[in-house]
Amino acid sequence: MNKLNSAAIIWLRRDLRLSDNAALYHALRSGLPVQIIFIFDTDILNQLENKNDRRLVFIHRALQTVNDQLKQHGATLHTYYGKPVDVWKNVLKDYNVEKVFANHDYEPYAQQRDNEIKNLLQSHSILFETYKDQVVFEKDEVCKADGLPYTVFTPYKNKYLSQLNAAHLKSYDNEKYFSAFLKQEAKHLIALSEMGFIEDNILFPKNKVDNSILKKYETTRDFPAMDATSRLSVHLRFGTVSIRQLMMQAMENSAVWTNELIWREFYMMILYKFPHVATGAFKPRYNTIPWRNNEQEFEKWCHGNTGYPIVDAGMRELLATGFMHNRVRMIVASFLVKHLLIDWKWGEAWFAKHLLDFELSSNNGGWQWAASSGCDAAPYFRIFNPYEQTKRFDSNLEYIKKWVPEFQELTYPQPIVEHTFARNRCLATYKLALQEK
DNA sequence: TTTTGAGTTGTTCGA
DNA sequence: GTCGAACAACTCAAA
Repeated sequence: MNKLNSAAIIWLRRDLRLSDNAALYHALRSGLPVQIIFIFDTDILNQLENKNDRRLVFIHRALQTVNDQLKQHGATLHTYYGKPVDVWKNVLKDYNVEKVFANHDYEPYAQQRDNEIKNLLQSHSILFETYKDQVVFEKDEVCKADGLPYTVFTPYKNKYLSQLNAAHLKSYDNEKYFSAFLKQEAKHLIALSEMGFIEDNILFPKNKVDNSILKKYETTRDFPAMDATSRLSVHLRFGTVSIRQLMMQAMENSAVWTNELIWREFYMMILYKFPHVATGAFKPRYNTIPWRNNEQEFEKWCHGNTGYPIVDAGMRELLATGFMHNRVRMIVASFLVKHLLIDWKWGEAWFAKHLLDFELSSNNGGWQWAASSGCDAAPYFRIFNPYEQTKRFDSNLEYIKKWVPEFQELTYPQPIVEHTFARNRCLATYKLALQEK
């Protein structure tokens, strides 16, 4: 071990890349030899029910890529397995740590974890420095004139764009400083099997989107059978792409896609400023809706057996691939909440478990939007008609045929509930519940 | 303080 | 087939 040399440690979490990485840039310029570490966090892994976890496979592949790049510079990635606070005690034994660098991580669990590590490092007189990297503007950087947070998207977006300039999107030119990596023999990257998981042969989307897709994005993005969306959500989730570079590309090619990137930061800000959204409605009045919460119906929704082909197609796509087209996410969410009157939190949890690109803030924001309980949400009487949506966005049934090939056969189930009946039941239920206060 | 304009993604009904 | 209104008022943001 290089016990004698003091080192700067950079701890990767949701920023699994070497290029244009803020914390890495500052570490490399610190004058200390830089060692990159990653922790397979058992607090998270132990909660995973499925031994074939797509997100873990994605992370593992991203780390392999990082490690391969490091090897070209005579360096190596050091992976650990355990509870972060225990792991860090080992890191301090393995290296003569002088400073620790990481990028800001905003979710409630991450905040708590980082505070714990910060205290541990502080007790050893080690500085823990963190940087903005995951977003263009953080939770406190886009506010109303009175300093309070926005709760409506459009004025937030206007303010966001009005204060955005080239400096915010400048890349960190890390490559110039790669000679600062601590030279070390290649270390063994912990295999998935060593942690009790399986490496499945999954094909992930690439971490780039063509300008040609963005140019047509506004007119084609809503058609789930088309290859017309960026497919970058999983890369944004794990930081295998730089938000600064994406925002630059977005602004040059599509105002609508730019908005999507801003929605991401809007919902991150909302989760941070209004943490109660994680456990209940943004608008507390909506906590009084008497959900039917029929478990058999929920089960049918989960596995794509509702008898509504567009809903079933989406749910099956999710189970088969860990992804669902955005338009279809809205349709299945509206259906669960409004047609079946099942608590949006059940749907949120199902998505959280299965979406490769799962992001607490966006997932929660999307579900609350569908349930009409969120900030700036759809009005409650706005109820998607699955047949109408199919006519508009999958008129030749291409998407449906792909995921529900048997939909025109006798084996395909009857609709779980009749549309007009469900619509009226929803309107009446919401109306009554919201009147009561 | 009051006023004004506006608010991601829809559906249905009746003229 | 097309179009506007109703759905139901409400809250936010800014002048």
